[in-house]
Amino acid sequence: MGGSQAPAPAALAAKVRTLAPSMTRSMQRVAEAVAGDPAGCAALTVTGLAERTGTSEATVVRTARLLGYPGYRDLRLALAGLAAQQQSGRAPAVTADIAVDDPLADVVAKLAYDEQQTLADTAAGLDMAQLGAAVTALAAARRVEIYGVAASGLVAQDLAQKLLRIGHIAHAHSDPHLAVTNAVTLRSGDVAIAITHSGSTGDIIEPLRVAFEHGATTIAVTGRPDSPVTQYADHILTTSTARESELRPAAMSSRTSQLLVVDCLFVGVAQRTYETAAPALAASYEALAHRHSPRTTR
Amino acid sequence: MGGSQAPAPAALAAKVRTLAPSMTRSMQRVAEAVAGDPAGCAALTVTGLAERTGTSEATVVRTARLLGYPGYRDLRLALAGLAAQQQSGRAPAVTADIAVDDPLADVVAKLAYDEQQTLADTAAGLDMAQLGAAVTALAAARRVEIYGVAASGLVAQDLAQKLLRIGHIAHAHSDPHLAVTNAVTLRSGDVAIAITHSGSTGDIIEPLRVAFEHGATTIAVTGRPDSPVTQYADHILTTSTARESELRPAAMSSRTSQLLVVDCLFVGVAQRTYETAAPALAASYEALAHRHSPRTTR
DNA sequence: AAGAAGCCGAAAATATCTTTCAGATGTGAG
DNA sequence: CTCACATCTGAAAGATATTTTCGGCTTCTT
Repeated sequence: MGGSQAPAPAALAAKVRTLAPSMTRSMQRVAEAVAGDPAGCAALTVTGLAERTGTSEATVVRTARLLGYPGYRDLRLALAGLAAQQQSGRAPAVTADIAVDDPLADVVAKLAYDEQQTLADTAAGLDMAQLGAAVTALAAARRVEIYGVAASGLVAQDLAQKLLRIGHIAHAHSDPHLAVTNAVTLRSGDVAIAITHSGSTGDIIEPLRVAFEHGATTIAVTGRPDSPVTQYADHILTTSTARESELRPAAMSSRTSQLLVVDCLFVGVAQRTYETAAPALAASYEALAHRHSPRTTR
Repeated sequence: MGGSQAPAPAALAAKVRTLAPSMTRSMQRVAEAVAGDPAGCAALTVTGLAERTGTSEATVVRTARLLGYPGYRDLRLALAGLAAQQQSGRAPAVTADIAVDDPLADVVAKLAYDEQQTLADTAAGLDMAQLGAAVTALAAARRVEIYGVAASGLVAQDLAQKLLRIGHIAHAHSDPHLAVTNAVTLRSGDVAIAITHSGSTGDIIEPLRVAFEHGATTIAVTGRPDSPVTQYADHILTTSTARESELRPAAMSSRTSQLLVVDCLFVGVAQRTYETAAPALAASYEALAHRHSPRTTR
């Protein structure tokens, strides 16, 4: 990459080395500074770089020309590009656990990276056949009941909210007793969904069992496809399990994973029932509009 | 990594999306051009870019300012950097919208990709200074009240659950009346957090305003850093805004973005209060163990 | 040591960027 | 429907940055 005609972006360091012998003393100083600290030099004006290298503006421009750029302005742009590349190049090693003394920037980077990983894993591990069957059942369901506690309870609510918005009858339950009470009323044509990462949360297994035994179609969203909850599930959707650490409870990645699954269910159902879902979505959007005051700042 | 103070190199596309709504028509044209073709725009002078977008130099400079740069010159440097990164990175860009007739496998892939993108954008756009300040306030808070409705309400609950687990006093409110009632009881040393994507949800602004006026430290988690809610916020945490489509409501990506922010807050607080947080986490884990039956299948 | 060649930087000339200001455009009240 | 207000917009003036010019200076050769 990078010849003498086209001012190469990355090949700059090499070019400096090649051309250094043919440079005069002051030009070498400039070239050296530029090669040594692209980022720093990119922040300087001609005058700034001239001062920094103890030379003059003219010399800086001459150096830029020698390096193959039309002028200093273009050299500076190339320098900025080079700096950005170097910057991004040394980022990938964030696989380490979050430590107590990590600066916030690292925490953000690691969390974001981990959750991205979780998403990729979940998408890769999802069984399309199971997902398709679950969507079919949901699309045709008379009524949908969703069970989940703690973090999974929020995912359950999220799904319920979404299904409600496209005109389906859906409820989330996090009270174990009420959940069982509710499950008793289900029958064939209804759908029950259990969301539990461990798959062995008694409070969630119980209502799903009851729903299953009353003839409802049952779906389990769990990270453990071999766990007790799956005994009573017609369809099993597997969420991914990322390693956890003290400062990064499993709840985080399991939640991300569960939400993706739930989103997939939602979009799938919305597609299958598009005729009714689209207007319902539009209507609910419209209905909420007046709750938002017009922008004031600006 | 960059926030609103230090104009990040990579976060630019995300920033354009975040700020676009608060821009005037002609500024949007400039922002669009810049986000769409960084490499091409980096090669242009102010006048060139003005011509290309059919606007004036003044507008170009104004846009650069709004994006967080001191002037066009610096925006141009950032553009060059971005172009270089894209060059080496080779973004695959599966940005197609979800269609009604997409097979499920595509739905899963697109959703996962979009959410990954949202995470990256959010992380890149987070202002570390604001985040740090928010964490400091939270770590020292006597009590934390979190306001959010609908999808944001779930995020609010998620944060409350997490803070509770590490021994902080935290509550989430989604009932507007109760939220205001609650906000009245806050005073200096307490923290109030408002979570709203639009930043203009009256039901959420109100309690934050009350909390603010009663001397509590207030934090806004919003996708619109120029929205009304920020008037009453001591610290503003910006979530990213992904384009939405009919089958992919904005709620999805804003939720992902909000959750990442909330996770960062949580981990940050856990770090700062490690002495008490660690045992509390362990204890809550222990307390729930008996709720899980031993694995049966397999 | 004298002369020639070419390097170097101050300052002028040019290009680029920024600011100002007045006209254009849209918006809400009456 | 019209007016008054606020905001947006671009032309041109003003400020910076870059490029060029040009003469002094060093260095090498003979």
